[in-house]
Formats: sequence, structure tokens, C-alpha cells
Amino acid sequence: MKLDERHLIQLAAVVQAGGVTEGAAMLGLTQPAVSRTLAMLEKRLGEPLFVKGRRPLQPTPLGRALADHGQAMLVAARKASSLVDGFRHGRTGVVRVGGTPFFMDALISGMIAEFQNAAPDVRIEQSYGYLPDLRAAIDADRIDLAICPIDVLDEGSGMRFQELLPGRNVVACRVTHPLLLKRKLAPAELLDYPWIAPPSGSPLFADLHSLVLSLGATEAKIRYSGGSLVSAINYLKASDALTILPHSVVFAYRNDKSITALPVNIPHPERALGLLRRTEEIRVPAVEAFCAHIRKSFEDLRHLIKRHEQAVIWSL
Amino acid sequence: MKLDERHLIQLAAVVQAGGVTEGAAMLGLTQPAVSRTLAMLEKRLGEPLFVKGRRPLQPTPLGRALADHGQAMLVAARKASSLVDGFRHGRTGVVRVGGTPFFMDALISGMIAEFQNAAPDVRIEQSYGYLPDLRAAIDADRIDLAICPIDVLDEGSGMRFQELLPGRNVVACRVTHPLLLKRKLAPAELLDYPWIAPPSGSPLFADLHSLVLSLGATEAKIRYSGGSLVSAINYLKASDALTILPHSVVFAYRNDKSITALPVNIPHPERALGLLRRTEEIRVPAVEAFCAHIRKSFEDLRHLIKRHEQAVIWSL
DNA sequence: TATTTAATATACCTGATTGCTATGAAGCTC
DNA sequence: GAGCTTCATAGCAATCAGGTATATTAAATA
Repeated sequence: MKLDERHLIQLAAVVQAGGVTEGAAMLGLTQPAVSRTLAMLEKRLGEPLFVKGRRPLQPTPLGRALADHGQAMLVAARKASSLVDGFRHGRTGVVRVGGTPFFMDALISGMIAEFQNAAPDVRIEQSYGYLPDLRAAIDADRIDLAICPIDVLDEGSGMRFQELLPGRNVVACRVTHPLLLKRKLAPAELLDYPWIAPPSGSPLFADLHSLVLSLGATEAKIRYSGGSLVSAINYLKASDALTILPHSVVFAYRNDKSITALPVNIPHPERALGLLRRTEEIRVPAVEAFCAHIRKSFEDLRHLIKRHEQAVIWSL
Repeated sequence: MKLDERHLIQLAAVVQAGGVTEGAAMLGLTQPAVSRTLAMLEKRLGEPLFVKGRRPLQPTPLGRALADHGQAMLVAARKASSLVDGFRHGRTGVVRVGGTPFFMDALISGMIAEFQNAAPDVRIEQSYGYLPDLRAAIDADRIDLAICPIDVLDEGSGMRFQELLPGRNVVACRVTHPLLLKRKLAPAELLDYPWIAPPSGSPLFADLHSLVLSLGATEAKIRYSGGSLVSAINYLKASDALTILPHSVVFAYRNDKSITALPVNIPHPERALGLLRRTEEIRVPAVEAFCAHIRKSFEDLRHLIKRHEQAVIWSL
């Protein structure tokens, strides 16, 4: 016996409300509509759903049992509705974000936490990678967006790039580093200290190479490599080693007061940190909201950096 | 956002089946119908439910989440359907049966067990009472049927009566009772022994009274009263007391070989055990099936009694 | 790469169903 | 029994769900 789901829901509402009129109102329908539905149901079933002639409308056992199933449908329908509403406002869903390890660890993870304070029902699936992998992942729809440094985006790739921060690297060291005591720092002195190599394959690795070249050398004294950001920072804290890091990453650790940037200018890369997405991406509100949050966060970060630097200048 | 339940179910079927065509088939619909439903859904939501251009049809996160809710509705709908089917064949439901204690305990309880061997999903709610209570209970729709002795049913009461067994009482005693040894049993001797009184209010109680009167006395030596059937039987087994019982009840205990009926004729009541129901009862299949089973069981019982008595005659 | 094949989308039509308003019938309350 | 509330019925308009036929698209194969 095939039953119309709508009918069962109306039945459930009536049983729950204890009357046709109220049940109809609960569903935003008129009483005659629901009344007819019940009459049709009874006719089709050949069985009554309510005992006749009792005013506090009393369901038969069958009526009650069917109403229970209708109730299940009703709650499913409600849940589906609220799911859609949540989804539309970006309050629900999944965002798959990929990015380069250092930025993700230093900056993005915290921004994700902030985002989820406002949108707790959006799940974030993070993954790591560098530009080629990330592009492939976006193409294959394994991630919704990537956050990574990028120099130039070839047109027609179906990708959209939005800059978040200009590229700017610094040489990082611990706050007790001897070079910080020098009144005047000769760039060549950098080569006197051991270096931590950024992950191979990362843009930073290439930047380190060109830095070394600009210093007139062919290679630095690489003593440690392969570690994640935390490993590098910890190593940095415990030694006089140097490494190259994005300025924003060092900035993010400013409250630690354990690492800082050397006051030495190094060539900044022709590259900016940015948001990479498909242009013809199906507009997933949660993803939109997340991207908006990330952009907002970086904008705030830019201002913060600017204010911070002015403060430093003032204090000099 | 209001969503049509039917649409969600179709979505669920498609997601589950992994294709529109198969999903449609699963629901007994054609492919275009379901295809259009999905298109409409996507249009209304403003969000895609499936990622385009992939043949092993792949739902978007939203599509999958909505399909889950649709799945819930689908199982509810299936359950409702099977509920109705079960109900129509009397395989599901509740039967509320009232009856006089002795018959219920001695005969009906066993028949209920047999019935449920065939219809395990029908719940039986048993209650006790005598005719006036039972009639009131039927009227108030507290029970679906009553099984009790009844003499005459006034017309126009909205009740229907179906005879199950003719009224026939016997004097019961334990198998080692001294009166059973007597070659010829004078009815007056019955009064020499102590008696167990049936529950006050029961027809049997009235029968005992008229039996005593027919023996020329005004009252028997009542030593025990108020007990249920089991109490009475146990008392009977442990003493030379007598009591009046329906023949069928004593018959039901024949395999116990602990109580029996005295070979003495006593007036049988103008009353028959029967099934009492409302005439305009809404036809609940489970109730119908149960009544049919009860009538069948009593018919079998009648034959059994007849065969049993013939065997007894042969053996004499 | 061209061709075939399977699956999905679209177009169009019909009948059923839903929703409404208006109104009659039936219970409950006092 | 009067008045009030609630349920049932009738009639009507609009929508929608379902069907068949067909175009389009994506996958599979040569």
C-alpha cells in the first residue's frame, strides 16, 4: 500500500495538535484541506484513522501508528529545511582548504578557529601542499580553495586569484641572537651562521637560494631541514641559526617574544600570498563565507602590521 | 525554505542508486520525472545537488546531506506501508479483550498464545470483568471485545453476541474425593462437604446459589471465597471441598489429573459463553482475526469434549 | 578521432491533487 | 436548547506530478 508522504505528515500534525484545525494551522494550511486529506486517507485505507463522534479527536490505533511515521517524516523535513537555510547563509557545510604548511600553521589555523566561532557548523578540512599540487587538487575538486604564495597566474586556467598579503620575506632568528646587538649589520655576516632550510619544494626554499646568491655566495650552511614550522621555530629558539620566513609568519609569533626578524633588507619575492579558487566554482555559501573571513583577517593583519611598524618607528 | 518531501525522497533514491535512471526505477517512476524533480530542486535551492559533468553521478555536500534526510523519510514511508499491509491482514495491531476471570485464565490465555504464534505482532491487552463492566467497557471503547457468559442480549444495545460454548456447569472436586467412590451419588450429599464460593458478582456465584436451592437447602458450607481460578483449583486439590465450575474449565484441567467433575447432574444455566462486540465496530482486522481464532478454538474444544465424552462412555 | 551507446535533460500533454472560500453538519458548553 | 467551536463537504482555479517522445550530453569503443 503506497501512501503519500504529505498525507502522513498532515495526519501526524493533526494527531499531535489534537485537532484538525490546529493541525492545519501548524502546517500553514487551512482546515478543509487537511480534513479532506484525512478523509481521502481513510477512504484509501478502508480503515478509519479517528474514532467518530468524539470531540477531543481521538485516533484509532492504526491512526496513531501511522501518525508516528508521519512524525518521523515531519522532523526529517524540518531538519532538511533548516539544513538548507543554514547552508544558504554559509552556516553549514564543509570547506576543504589547502595551503602551504607554514602559512597554514602560523596564520590560517587561527583564522579558521575564529571563523568557526561565528559558524560552528561549518566543518573545515585542511590539507597541505604547494602550488602545483594545490592547483591539481582544485582542478580535481579535492579542495575548494587554496591559500598559497603565487607569482603569476596564467589566464584561462579556470582559476581566480585574490591577493591577501604582498610577498615579503625576512631573516628570522631568536631574540637573543648576537647579530641583533650589532649596530650596523653587514649582509654578508648572515652567512657566518648556520641556516635552517625551508621545506624543499616550497617557495621559501627558492627564496633562500636567491638570497644566498644575492649575498655573493653559492650556498649557506644548511644544518637543519625538513621540519615543519613548529620544528623550525623550536630549533631557532634553541640556537643561533637563521632561516628565511615570510614576514607575516614571524609577525604572528611576535607575542612569543622568542623569535624576531633581523633588521636587514633582503629581496622580496615577486610573489604574493593569495587565495586561489576556481572561477566557475559552484557558489557554496560556506566557502564564500570562509573566503570572506580569510580576506578580512588578512586585511586586519595588514593594518596591524602597519600600525606595529609605525609604533616601532616611533619607539626608535 | 520549505521543501517537498517527495522531492527529497527522490533525491535520496537517486543518491543511493547512483544514477537518475536507477533511482527512478527504485521508486517505480520514469527517469524524466525524477530528472525534472532534481532540476526543480536545484533551481529552487539555487544550489546544485550534483556536480556537473561527472558520470558516476556525484552529489554535492548539500545534495548528500539532503539525501540523508530524504532517506529518513523513505524508510518512514516504507515502514508506514508495511504497517498498513500488516494491519490489513490482521498481522499488526492491538486487541483489547476483556472477560470473566475463570474463562480467561483457564481457556482464553492459552488461545491467545496460540493466536500469537501465527500473528506475533498483534499485541493483546487483557482485562477482567463481569458482564456489566464489560459492556460498559465496550461502550466506552476501552476494550474491543468481551468473552463472558451471557443469558439474553437486549436488542438495540449496539452489541453483537456470538455463542462459543453452551452453558454447562459441573461440581468440581479433586480426583481422590470420597464422593467419586460412591456407586450412586445422592445430590443431597453434596451439602455434606465444604464449598468454595466463586467470585462474588460472577455468574457462577449465582449458579451456586440456585444449585443449593435445588438441593433443598438455603446455603452451602462456604469455607473459602474470593480466590482466583488458580487459588480455587489449588484449594480443591488439597481438600475435599467442592465448587461449581464451568464444564469447559474443568475439562481444560483434565491433563492435570488432579481435579474432575462429580457425576451428578446439576441444572445448567440459561446462559452461554460468548463473544460480545459492538455491531457497528470499526472493522479492525487484527480484532477480526482474533475473534475468528477464538471461535475456531472453541469449536475445536466442543469437538474435543464430545469425543472425550464418547470415549468415556465407551470405557464404561 | 570518429562512432556508438548509455544516461540525462527537455518539451509537451493529461489527469490528479492541492489549495482556497463558502457553507452545512455535528459536538461541546453553559 | 442557544451559542460557539470544530469538522465535513462542495465547488473552483491552479499547480504539479506523472507519462511519452525526443534532443542532448557524456562515456566507451573502435
